[in-house]
Amino acid sequence: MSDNNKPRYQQLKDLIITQISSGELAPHDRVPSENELVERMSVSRMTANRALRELTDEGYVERIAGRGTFVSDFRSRSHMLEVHNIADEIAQRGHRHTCDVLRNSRQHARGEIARALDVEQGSDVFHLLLVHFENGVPIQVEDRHVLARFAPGCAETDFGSVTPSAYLTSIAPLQEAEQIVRAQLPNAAVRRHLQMPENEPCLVVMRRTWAHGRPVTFARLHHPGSRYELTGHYTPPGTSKSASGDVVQLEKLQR
Amino acid sequence: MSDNNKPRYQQLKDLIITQISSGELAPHDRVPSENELVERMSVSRMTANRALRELTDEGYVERIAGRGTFVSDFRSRSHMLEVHNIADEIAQRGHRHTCDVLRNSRQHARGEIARALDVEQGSDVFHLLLVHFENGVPIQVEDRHVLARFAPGCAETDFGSVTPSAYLTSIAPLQEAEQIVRAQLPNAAVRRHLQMPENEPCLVVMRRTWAHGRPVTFARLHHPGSRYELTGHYTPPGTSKSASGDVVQLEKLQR
DNA sequence: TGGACTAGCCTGTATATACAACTTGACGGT
DNA sequence: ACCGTCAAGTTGTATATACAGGCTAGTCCA
Repeated sequence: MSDNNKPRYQQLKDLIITQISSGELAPHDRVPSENELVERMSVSRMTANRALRELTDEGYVERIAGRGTFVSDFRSRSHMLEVHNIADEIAQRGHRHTCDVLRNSRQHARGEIARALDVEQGSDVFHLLLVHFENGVPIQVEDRHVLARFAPGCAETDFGSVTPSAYLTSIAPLQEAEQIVRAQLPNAAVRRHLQMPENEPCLVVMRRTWAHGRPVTFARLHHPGSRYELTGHYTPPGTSKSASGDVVQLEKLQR
Repeated sequence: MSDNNKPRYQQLKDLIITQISSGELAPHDRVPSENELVERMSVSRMTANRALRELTDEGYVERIAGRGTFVSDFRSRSHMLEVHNIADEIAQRGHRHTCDVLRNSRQHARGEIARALDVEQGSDVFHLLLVHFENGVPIQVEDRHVLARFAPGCAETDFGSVTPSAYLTSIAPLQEAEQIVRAQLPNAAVRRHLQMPENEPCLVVMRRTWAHGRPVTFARLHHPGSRYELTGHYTPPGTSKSASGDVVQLEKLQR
């Protein structure tokens, strides 16, 4: 992993990323300053500077001249790949978010779920089934499975007030995401939950999210096609000193 | 734009980006080497190195030790935001791509089209209507409008052999993209073109693409929900020396 | 007590220098 | 004619040094 023939700035980056991923360095924690790295790691200040600067570009840390370098908050990093916490999104539109918890139980992973999470059949997972409302109108059915060993206290969490996204980003740094978007007619149960008329299609998002180097959660999100759309925006990096900020942003908007 | 109080490495970057965007530097052209920048721009080599290195990270140029620095090919840059040229995608799956050109005409932009392209009502645009096939099966209806003044030779282009994506990336560096994804039932014409059964939904992608700092093309892409899905993948930057490469990637896969 | 100032740390940038590894082309010997 | 070697140019990395500017805490003075 941390080979000795890799460049020294890369070794520094790997070291710090490892400490962040393992939780040794938590969000808002102070990262060693350039001069501290110079002394403790026996590198020049420019090398330490490059390592920390690239970690800044990549979103791992934030730097404030005169104060120091601090670990980024997961929540501000992962909204890029978490497709915004739906509660935050709704709040951002000035609307009211509510949520019905239809199910929160411990189960054994079977078939598609076990394959998606890359575990053996029968492994312990939590199964969540939620319906999200915007101003009382159903807008998303969230059918989510989470690896049990990475989700302590999942059964005790009240997902009526804390969305699974917020819960997950609070317990682990989300590293990678993969999603598939489909247009599908819903089955009867989903259609009932979303109060959809017959023959209206759903926008279905299936998303796997990685943490600690392995998939930890798999979600199927159903949205009524007439009330929801997915928007994506891409701006190239480096324009106007990365003032535009976000690399990629996926958000759902009400039509 | 290129303020004098900006850092010198940023001034270098802006200068080169401007030359690339204006076409003064075309893909595969050689960019001044670090030592040439040192002489001509009166900076130190480390400053020139930082400018070129960051341009590399941002995808504008590619560097080869021993040879030099070269402008990236738009096509390899824009596939991130162009959602892969559909012909390339199909070819990548080892399948055969064909295309029917239903329409290629010059028109006056009206209503939604004029608003999307940010031009006055009645401005000149090209209107393309194509159906893409994979192994003879219809897989996408492409309904595209392009600003006429940015698309010389559009009317003479044979879009049966060159997809609009390939054509557009060849005439301008695509800088920005915005897309909206919906699940919708198709109208009769689209359903006929895609040979879809009744009540099957479409996955609809509406995409605006920017070049030269303004929207230049607006496309509505209809796909049969039972045959197509959109997959997105996100990997954090900087892991394993950016070996994974792509920042964000959206591609369509056949189910 | 309160406010101004300063010393010390921090990041941000810029320069000069050095060495390693790679590519290309030219030169020269067999 | 062919092959090996070498020189020049290029990127990639690492170091030492320097100055500017932001932030904080403590000190000193009124």
